[in-house]
Amino acid sequence: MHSKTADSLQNKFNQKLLDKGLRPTKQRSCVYDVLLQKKDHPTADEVLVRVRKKLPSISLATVYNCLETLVDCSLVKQVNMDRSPSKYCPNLTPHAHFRCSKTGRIYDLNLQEDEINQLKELLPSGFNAENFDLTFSGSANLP
Amino acid sequence: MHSKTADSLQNKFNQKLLDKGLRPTKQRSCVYDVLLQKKDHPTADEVLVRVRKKLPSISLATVYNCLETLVDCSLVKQVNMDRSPSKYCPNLTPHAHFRCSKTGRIYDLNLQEDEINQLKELLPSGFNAENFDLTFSGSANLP
DNA sequence: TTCTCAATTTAGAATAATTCCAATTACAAC
DNA sequence: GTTGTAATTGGAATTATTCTAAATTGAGAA
Repeated sequence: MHSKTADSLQNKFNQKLLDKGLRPTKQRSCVYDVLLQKKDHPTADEVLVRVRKKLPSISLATVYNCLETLVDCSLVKQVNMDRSPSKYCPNLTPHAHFRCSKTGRIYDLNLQEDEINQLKELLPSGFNAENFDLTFSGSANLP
Repeated sequence: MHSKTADSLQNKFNQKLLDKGLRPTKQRSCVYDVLLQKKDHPTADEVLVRVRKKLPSISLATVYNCLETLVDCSLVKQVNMDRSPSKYCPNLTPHAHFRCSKTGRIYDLNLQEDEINQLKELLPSGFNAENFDLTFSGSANLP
Protein backbone atom coordinates (compact mmCIF):
# COMPACT_ATOMS: atom_id res chain seq x y z
CA MET A 1 0.00 0.00 0.00
CA HIS A 2 1.12 3.48 -0.73
CA SER A 3 -0.17 6.78 0.54
CA LYS A 4 0.82 9.98 -1.20
CA THR A 5 2.94 12.47 0.71
CA ALA A 6 1.67 15.99 1.24
CA ASP A 7 4.41 17.11 -1.13
CA SER A 8 3.47 14.86 -4.01
CA LEU A 9 -0.15 15.97 -3.67
CA GLN A 10 0.99 19.59 -3.73
CA ASN A 11 2.99 18.88 -6.89
CA LYS A 12 0.05 17.20 -8.53
CA PHE A 13 -2.12 20.18 -7.68
CA ASN A 14 0.35 22.71 -9.07
CA GLN A 15 1.00 20.64 -12.15
CA LYS A 16 -2.60 20.05 -13.13
CA LEU A 17 -3.43 23.73 -12.83
CA LEU A 18 -0.35 24.93 -14.67
CA ASP A 19 -1.04 22.38 -17.43
CA LYS A 20 -4.19 24.33 -18.14
CA GLY A 21 -2.56 27.74 -17.82
CA LEU A 22 -4.27 28.40 -14.49
CA ARG A 23 -2.74 29.77 -11.30
CA PRO A 24 -2.42 27.72 -8.14
CA THR A 25 -3.88 30.44 -5.91
CA LYS A 26 -4.25 30.14 -2.16
CA GLN A 27 -8.03 29.94 -2.49
CA ARG A 28 -7.84 27.03 -4.92
CA SER A 29 -5.22 25.30 -2.86
CA CYS A 30 -7.19 25.75 0.34
CA VAL A 31 -10.40 24.40 -1.19
CA TYR A 32 -8.48 21.38 -2.43
CA ASP A 33 -6.87 20.84 0.97
CA VAL A 34 -10.23 20.92 2.69
CA LEU A 35 -11.49 18.16 0.40
CA LEU A 36 -8.41 16.04 1.04
CA GLN A 37 -8.58 16.48 4.80
CA LYS A 38 -12.05 15.13 5.38
CA LYS A 39 -13.34 12.93 2.62
CA ASP A 40 -17.01 13.10 3.41
CA HIS A 41 -18.48 14.59 0.22
CA PRO A 42 -19.22 18.14 1.39
CA THR A 43 -21.44 20.57 -0.51
CA ALA A 44 -20.19 23.99 -1.62
CA ASP A 45 -21.75 25.51 1.50
CA GLU A 46 -19.92 23.08 3.75
CA VAL A 47 -16.67 23.68 1.90
CA LEU A 48 -17.17 27.42 2.46
CA VAL A 49 -17.46 26.92 6.22
CA ARG A 50 -14.32 24.79 6.37
CA VAL A 51 -12.23 27.00 4.12
CA ARG A 52 -13.16 30.09 6.13
CA LYS A 53 -11.23 28.69 9.08
CA LYS A 54 -8.09 29.34 7.05
CA LEU A 55 -9.34 32.14 4.78
CA PRO A 56 -12.06 33.96 6.71
CA SER A 57 -12.93 36.34 3.90
CA ILE A 58 -13.34 33.93 1.02
CA SER A 59 -16.68 34.24 -0.73
CA LEU A 60 -19.16 31.59 -1.75
CA ALA A 61 -18.74 32.61 -5.39
CA THR A 62 -15.04 31.88 -5.12
CA VAL A 63 -15.69 28.50 -3.56
CA TYR A 64 -17.94 27.68 -6.52
CA ASN A 65 -15.29 28.98 -8.92
CA CYS A 66 -12.54 26.98 -7.26
CA LEU A 67 -14.57 23.80 -7.19
CA GLU A 68 -15.41 24.18 -10.85
CA THR A 69 -11.77 24.74 -11.67
CA LEU A 70 -10.68 21.71 -9.66
CA VAL A 71 -13.27 19.59 -11.43
CA ASP A 72 -12.10 20.88 -14.84
CA CYS A 73 -8.51 20.03 -13.91
CA SER A 74 -9.53 16.51 -12.85
CA LEU A 75 -8.42 17.04 -9.30
CA VAL A 76 -11.87 16.59 -7.85
CA LYS A 77 -15.09 14.85 -8.79
CA GLN A 78 -18.52 16.40 -8.60
CA VAL A 79 -21.15 14.04 -7.22
CA ASN A 80 -24.82 14.59 -7.89
CA MET A 81 -27.65 12.63 -6.36
CA ASP A 82 -31.26 13.30 -7.17
CA ARG A 83 -31.65 17.06 -7.10
CA SER A 84 -29.72 17.65 -3.92
CA PRO A 85 -26.83 20.15 -3.86
CA SER A 86 -23.68 18.98 -5.60
CA LYS A 87 -21.10 17.27 -3.45
CA TYR A 88 -17.38 17.14 -4.06
CA CYS A 89 -14.76 14.48 -3.48
CA PRO A 90 -11.08 14.02 -4.28
CA ASN A 91 -11.38 10.29 -4.99
CA LEU A 92 -10.44 10.05 -8.64
CA THR A 93 -10.32 6.29 -8.89
CA PRO A 94 -13.38 4.80 -10.58
CA HIS A 95 -16.00 4.17 -7.96
CA ALA A 96 -19.69 3.86 -7.27
CA HIS A 97 -21.55 5.46 -4.38
CA PHE A 98 -23.78 4.15 -1.68
CA ARG A 99 -26.09 6.47 0.20
CA CYS A 100 -27.43 5.28 3.51
CA SER A 101 -31.05 6.35 3.65
CA LYS A 102 -31.01 6.44 7.44
CA THR A 103 -27.97 8.62 8.00
CA GLY A 104 -27.58 10.28 4.61
CA ARG A 105 -23.95 9.30 4.71
CA ILE A 106 -22.25 8.57 1.42
CA TYR A 107 -19.73 5.79 0.96
CA ASP A 108 -17.32 5.38 -1.94
CA LEU A 109 -17.26 1.88 -3.40
CA ASN A 110 -14.05 1.51 -5.31
CA LEU A 111 -14.36 -0.64 -8.39
CA GLN A 112 -11.82 -2.97 -9.94
CA GLU A 113 -11.12 -2.88 -13.64
CA ASP A 114 -12.96 -6.15 -14.24
CA GLU A 115 -15.98 -4.78 -12.42
CA ILE A 116 -15.97 -1.72 -14.67
CA ASN A 117 -15.75 -3.94 -17.72
CA GLN A 118 -18.66 -5.92 -16.38
CA LEU A 119 -20.65 -2.72 -16.11
CA LYS A 120 -19.87 -1.72 -19.66
CA GLU A 121 -21.08 -5.09 -20.85
CA LEU A 122 -24.57 -3.98 -19.91
CA LEU A 123 -24.46 -1.69 -22.93
CA PRO A 124 -26.00 -2.96 -26.18
CA SER A 125 -23.85 -2.60 -29.26
CA GLY A 126 -23.84 0.89 -30.69
CA PHE A 127 -23.51 2.49 -27.26
CA ASN A 128 -20.08 3.75 -26.38
CA ALA A 129 -19.73 4.90 -22.79
CA GLU A 130 -17.08 7.36 -21.74
CA ASN A 131 -18.52 7.73 -18.27
CA PHE A 132 -20.83 6.12 -15.85
CA ASP A 133 -22.57 7.09 -12.67
CA LEU A 134 -23.68 4.39 -10.29
CA THR A 135 -25.39 5.13 -7.00
CA PHE A 136 -27.00 2.65 -4.67
CA SER A 137 -29.23 3.62 -1.81
CA GLY A 138 -30.43 1.62 1.12
CA SER A 139 -29.27 0.87 4.61
CA ALA A 140 -25.67 0.35 5.59
CA ASN A 141 -25.01 -2.03 8.48
CA LEU A 142 -21.40 -1.58 9.30
CA PRO A 143 -19.12 -2.84 12.11
CA MET B 1 -44.73 -10.07 -26.85
CA HIS B 2 -47.56 -8.27 -25.19
CA SER B 3 -48.53 -4.65 -25.29
CA LYS B 4 -51.01 -3.30 -22.78
CA THR B 5 -54.34 -2.09 -24.05
CA ALA B 6 -55.41 1.49 -23.43
CA ASP B 7 -58.06 0.09 -21.12
CA SER B 8 -55.75 -1.92 -18.92
CA LEU B 9 -53.48 1.10 -18.57
CA GLN B 10 -56.47 3.20 -17.61
CA ASN B 11 -57.42 0.62 -14.98
CA LYS B 12 -53.92 0.54 -13.59
CA PHE B 13 -53.95 4.32 -13.35
CA ASN B 14 -57.29 4.44 -11.55
CA GLN B 15 -56.36 1.58 -9.26
CA LYS B 16 -53.02 2.93 -8.12
CA LEU B 17 -54.51 6.30 -7.30
CA LEU B 18 -57.56 4.93 -5.52
CA ASP B 19 -55.28 2.60 -3.54
CA LYS B 20 -53.77 5.69 -2.00
CA GLY B 21 -57.10 7.45 -1.52
CA LEU B 22 -56.36 9.91 -4.31
CA ARG B 23 -58.65 11.00 -7.11
CA PRO B 24 -57.98 10.15 -10.75
CA THR B 25 -58.54 13.70 -11.98
CA LYS B 26 -58.40 14.75 -15.59
CA GLN B 27 -55.18 16.67 -14.94
CA ARG B 28 -53.46 13.62 -13.49
CA SER B 29 -54.77 11.39 -16.20
CA CYS B 30 -53.70 13.78 -18.92
CA VAL B 31 -50.17 14.13 -17.51
CA TYR B 32 -49.90 10.35 -17.37
CA ASP B 33 -51.18 9.99 -20.94
CA VAL B 34 -48.63 12.46 -22.21
CA LEU B 35 -45.84 10.41 -20.68
CA LEU B 36 -47.18 7.21 -22.21
CA GLN B 37 -47.63 8.73 -25.64
CA LYS B 38 -44.06 9.84 -26.25
CA LYS B 39 -41.51 8.09 -24.11
CA ASP B 40 -38.70 10.55 -24.44
CA HIS B 41 -38.06 11.63 -20.84
CA PRO B 42 -39.61 15.10 -20.87
CA THR B 43 -39.05 17.68 -18.15
CA ALA B 44 -41.94 19.29 -16.25
CA ASP B 45 -41.80 22.24 -18.66
CA GLU B 46 -42.08 19.95 -21.65
CA VAL B 47 -44.92 18.04 -20.05
CA LEU B 48 -46.70 21.36 -19.50
CA VAL B 49 -46.50 22.21 -23.19
CA ARG B 50 -47.84 18.81 -24.24
CA VAL B 51 -50.62 18.68 -21.69
CA ARG B 52 -51.83 22.15 -22.65
CA LYS B 53 -52.83 20.81 -26.05
CA LYS B 54 -55.60 18.96 -24.23
CA LEU B 55 -55.99 21.18 -21.16
CA PRO B 56 -54.98 24.68 -22.25
CA SER B 57 -55.38 26.22 -18.83
CA ILE B 58 -53.41 23.77 -16.71
CA SER B 59 -50.74 25.41 -14.62
CA LEU B 60 -47.10 24.50 -14.11
CA ALA B 61 -47.74 24.01 -10.39
CA THR B 62 -50.36 21.42 -11.23
CA VAL B 63 -48.01 19.64 -13.59
CA TYR B 64 -45.47 19.44 -10.77
CA ASN B 65 -48.16 18.24 -8.39
CA CYS B 66 -49.40 15.60 -10.80
CA LEU B 67 -45.92 14.34 -11.56
CA GLU B 68 -45.14 14.06 -7.86
CA THR B 69 -48.38 12.18 -7.28
CA LEU B 70 -47.68 9.80 -10.16
CA VAL B 71 -44.21 9.14 -8.81
CA ASP B 72 -45.61 8.49 -5.33
CA CYS B 73 -48.11 6.05 -6.81
CA SER B 74 -45.34 4.23 -8.69
CA LEU B 75 -46.87 5.03 -12.05
CA VAL B 76 -43.91 7.06 -13.23
CA LYS B 77 -40.20 7.30 -12.51
CA GLN B 78 -38.32 10.52 -11.91
CA VAL B 79 -34.95 10.60 -13.63
CA ASN B 80 -32.20 12.94 -12.49
CA MET B 81 -28.92 13.50 -14.24
CA ASP B 82 -26.28 15.85 -12.96
CA ARG B 83 -28.12 18.97 -11.90
CA SER B 84 -30.34 19.24 -14.94
CA PRO B 85 -34.12 19.52 -14.55
CA SER B 86 -35.86 16.29 -13.52
CA LYS B 87 -37.17 14.12 -16.31
CA TYR B 88 -40.07 11.72 -16.14
CA CYS B 89 -40.73 8.35 -17.70
CA PRO B 90 -43.38 5.66 -17.44
CA ASN B 91 -40.94 2.77 -17.79
CA LEU B 92 -41.22 1.00 -14.47
CA THR B 93 -39.13 -2.04 -15.31
CA PRO B 94 -35.63 -1.90 -13.83
CA HIS B 95 -33.38 -0.14 -16.26
CA ALA B 96 -30.26 1.95 -16.65
CA HIS B 97 -29.93 5.08 -18.78
CA PHE B 98 -27.61 6.12 -21.52
CA ARG B 99 -27.25 9.76 -22.42
CA CYS B 100 -25.77 10.59 -25.80
CA SER B 101 -23.44 13.51 -25.30
CA LYS B 102 -23.87 14.65 -28.90
CA THR B 103 -27.66 14.74 -29.08
CA GLY B 104 -28.60 14.81 -25.41
CA ARG B 105 -31.02 12.01 -26.11
CA ILE B 106 -31.68 9.53 -23.34
CA TYR B 107 -32.07 5.82 -23.94
CA ASP B 108 -33.54 3.28 -21.53
CA LEU B 109 -31.46 0.15 -21.15
CA ASN B 110 -33.68 -2.51 -19.72
CA LEU B 111 -31.90 -4.88 -17.39
CA GLN B 112 -32.49 -8.56 -16.81
CA GLU B 113 -32.74 -9.95 -13.35
CA ASP B 114 -29.32 -11.57 -13.52
CA GLU B 115 -27.82 -8.25 -14.57
CA ILE B 116 -29.38 -6.57 -11.56
CA ASN B 117 -27.99 -9.27 -9.30
CA GLN B 118 -24.61 -8.73 -10.89
CA LEU B 119 -24.86 -5.06 -10.04
CA LYS B 120 -25.73 -5.77 -6.43
CA GLU B 121 -22.69 -8.01 -6.16
CA LEU B 122 -20.61 -4.89 -6.40
CA LEU B 123 -21.71 -4.07 -2.86
CA PRO B 124 -19.42 -5.09 -0.02
CA SER B 125 -21.11 -6.93 2.84
CA GLY B 126 -22.98 -4.67 5.20
CA PHE B 127 -24.49 -2.64 2.37
CA ASN B 128 -28.08 -3.40 1.57
CA ALA B 129 -29.36 -1.67 -1.56
CA GLU B 130 -33.04 -1.00 -2.10
CA ASN B 131 -32.40 1.11 -5.16
CA PHE B 132 -29.81 1.90 -7.72
CA ASP B 133 -29.26 4.53 -10.31
CA LEU B 134 -27.03 3.78 -13.26
CA THR B 135 -26.37 6.26 -16.01
CA PHE B 136 -23.86 5.97 -18.80
CA SER B 137 -22.86 8.82 -21.03
CA GLY B 138 -20.99 8.81 -24.29
CA SER B 139 -21.84 8.57 -27.95
CA ALA B 140 -24.56 6.39 -29.38
CA ASN B 141 -24.02 5.01 -32.87
CA LEU B 142 -27.30 3.54 -33.87
CA PRO B 143 -28.70 2.09 -37.12
C1' DT C 1 -81.45 18.04 -6.42
C1' DT C 2 -78.98 20.84 -3.53
C1' DC C 3 -75.56 21.15 0.12
C1' DT C 4 -71.25 20.28 2.24
C1' DC C 5 -66.57 19.55 2.64
C1' DA C 6 -62.25 17.80 1.73
C1' DA C 7 -59.30 17.19 -2.23
C1' DT C 8 -57.43 19.46 -6.04
C1' DT C 9 -56.06 23.12 -8.89
C1' DT C 10 -54.30 27.55 -9.57
C1' DA C 11 -51.45 32.01 -9.83
C1' DG C 12 -48.13 34.03 -7.92
C1' DA C 13 -44.77 34.50 -4.16
C1' DA C 14 -40.93 32.28 -1.95
C1' DT C 15 -36.89 29.41 -1.73
C1' DA C 16 -32.50 27.29 -2.76
C1' DA C 17 -28.61 26.29 -5.50
C1' DT C 18 -25.97 28.09 -8.74
C1' DT C 19 -24.29 31.37 -12.22
C1' DC C 20 -23.50 35.90 -13.85
C1' DC C 21 -21.62 40.55 -13.72
C1' DA C 22 -18.97 44.45 -13.01
C1' DA C 23 -15.62 46.24 -9.98
C1' DT C 24 -11.60 45.41 -7.37
C1' DT C 25 -7.36 42.91 -6.22
C1' DA C 26 -3.31 40.02 -6.96
C1' DC C 27 0.55 38.72 -9.15
C1' DA C 28 3.74 37.34 -12.97
C1' DA C 29 6.40 39.23 -16.72
C1' DC C 30 8.48 42.95 -18.52
C1' DG D 1 7.71 49.96 -10.50
C1' DT D 2 4.37 49.41 -14.39
C1' DT D 3 1.33 46.78 -16.98
C1' DG D 4 -1.86 43.36 -18.19
C1' DT D 5 -4.28 39.38 -17.48
C1' DA D 6 -6.23 36.18 -14.21
C1' DA D 7 -8.67 35.64 -10.04
C1' DT D 8 -11.62 37.09 -6.41
C1' DT D 9 -15.51 39.38 -4.63
C1' DG D 10 -20.39 40.99 -3.29
C1' DG D 11 -24.43 41.28 -4.92
C1' DA D 12 -27.83 40.74 -8.51
C1' DA D 13 -29.87 37.44 -11.65
C1' DT D 14 -31.40 32.96 -13.02
C1' DT D 15 -33.52 28.48 -12.76
C1' DA D 16 -35.99 24.69 -11.01
C1' DT D 17 -38.92 23.71 -7.69
C1' DT D 18 -41.91 24.27 -3.62
C1' DC D 19 -45.07 26.86 -0.93
C1' DT D 20 -49.29 29.49 0.08
C1' DA D 21 -53.72 30.94 0.18
C1' DA D 22 -57.70 31.44 -2.52
C1' DA D 23 -60.86 29.41 -5.94
C1' DT D 24 -62.78 25.25 -7.99
C1' DT D 25 -64.26 20.56 -8.25
C1' DG D 26 -66.80 16.60 -7.39
C1' DA D 27 -68.40 12.76 -4.41
C1' DG D 28 -71.49 11.63 -1.19
C1' DA D 29 -75.05 13.22 2.49
C1' DA D 30 -79.30 15.26 3.35
